[in-house]
Amino acid sequence: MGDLKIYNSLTRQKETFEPITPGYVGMYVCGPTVSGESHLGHARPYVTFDVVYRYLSHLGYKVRYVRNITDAGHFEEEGREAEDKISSKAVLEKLEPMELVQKYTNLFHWAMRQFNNIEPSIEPTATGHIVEQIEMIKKLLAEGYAYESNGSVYFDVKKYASKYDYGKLSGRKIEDLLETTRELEGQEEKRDAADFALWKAAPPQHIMRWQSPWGEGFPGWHIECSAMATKYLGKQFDIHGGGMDLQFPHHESEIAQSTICNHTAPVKYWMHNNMITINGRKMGKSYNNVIKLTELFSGNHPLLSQAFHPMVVRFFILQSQYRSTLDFSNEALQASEKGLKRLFDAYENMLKLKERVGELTDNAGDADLDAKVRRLVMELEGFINDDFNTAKVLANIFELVPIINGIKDKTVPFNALSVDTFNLLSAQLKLFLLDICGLQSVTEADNEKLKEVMNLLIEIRKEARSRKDFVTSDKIRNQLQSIGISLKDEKDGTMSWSI
RNA sequence: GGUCUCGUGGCCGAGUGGCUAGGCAGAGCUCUGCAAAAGCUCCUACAGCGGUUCGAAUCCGCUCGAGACCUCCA
Repeated sequence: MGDLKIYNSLTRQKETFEPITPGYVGMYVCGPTVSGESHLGHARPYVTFDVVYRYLSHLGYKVRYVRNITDAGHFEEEGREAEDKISSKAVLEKLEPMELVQKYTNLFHWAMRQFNNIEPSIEPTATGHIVEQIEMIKKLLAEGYAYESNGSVYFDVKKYASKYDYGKLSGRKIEDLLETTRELEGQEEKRDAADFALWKAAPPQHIMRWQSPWGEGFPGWHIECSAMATKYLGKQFDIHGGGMDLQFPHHESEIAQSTICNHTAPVKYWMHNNMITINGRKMGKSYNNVIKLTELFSGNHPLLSQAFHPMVVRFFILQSQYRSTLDFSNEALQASEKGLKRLFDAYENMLKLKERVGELTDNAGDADLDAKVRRLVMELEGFINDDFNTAKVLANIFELVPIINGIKDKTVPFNALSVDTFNLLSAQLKLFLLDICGLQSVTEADNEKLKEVMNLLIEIRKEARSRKDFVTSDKIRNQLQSIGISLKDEKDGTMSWSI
């Protein structure tokens, strides 16, 4: 068994994964901001790190997977006007931020289930950790790396940079950062433009606010992740994941805060997934080109030619390497839809063959084919170990498809494979397809009554065909097709169907 | 403007020095009452120009093009 190699954004190279505490892995992934609906772009990190979680668990590590819910900040919802926040209205008329947060958290969880993502071990909320964040800010003040200004607290980047490498993660030079001037609100409160907020004093109309030693306010943009990661994973933990767009300033700032508070760099392996693009451009709020997950699953969006099943989207994501951009298009999703179906048809064929495994012996009837199957299967582990290259894993499995289908169609004799090889094949396909990649068949043909009705129709059709009554047999098949059920005549005279 | 990344066949997308990635689409064939599916075969690309090398999609340089980050952003 080879070693797992992970591309570490911090060192810009692939490194052999060695957990800080043998047998255990701490992993933190930046979760959603629940002020709105998740879109296709958000799906990528959650699917990517779900596979990371699944694989590390498979390797036998006890993984604590922490993914936060950002539910603190400046919250508004479209359609509910800003005036709602003003206190002259009755309580039930006003925008209640927690109501919003609850709504979008529920929707997020629903989407994660659609993707077959395993839920994290801990899913901490920012609002539930205000105390921890305040404590951390106090510590930063005590260490002399933060300062208060008009009820807000800022991190002193210049001071930090004089001793530590601010910009190491994102490849930035501190001089450039200090030169870059930005026209932002509250800039004059900062000693330096590069400083970032740890605590912000809340203006009167701000709806989310907490009492702090510096007055009423709310936490800054980066502190929640540092506080919660430290609390649940310790001062040093193994993996921190998130989108590439978070590398700077979010993750860079996390490193700075944690380093000062905990007197050690927080993360051993930084992992960043690349963006999903649309027409070559990043999908994002500011570009106005997002496709929400609810729209994607329903097909209800002007850019969509049809609805796409969540499993198709998962498969689409896993067909690329997570560090490459992935370009959305209807054609690309349709290709994934067909590919996924072909893959799972073959997988189900393999399961049927498994029932006949008793026919096999220790001898392979076709040594070359047997060797090819073994090679394709044995290579899978190396691919997943190479920085989670699910694209290569799936490509190899696709090469196994014609072999499995050939056996099923009897153009290849079953006993071409030895019993060992077949068992290896079936075990590894289940492991990689279902357990590690987390894929499932799209067909939901598990309704018992429907099955019985279909069996009845198949019986009638078989009778009609035996009488050469093709009018009746075609009618059954064509009408089923029109309601979305495909009936196929197999080579051995049986019929199969799929939705 | 600064920093960085990328440019692969009709589309998506692996791949970092030598061997057909893979998927989808397309063409032909086989099977079949027909259809669908499946199997077999074909389509063999690496932005351009130089350079390094026995050999480059892969390394170096330049040119062109696209994008990301520098601001909330997966």
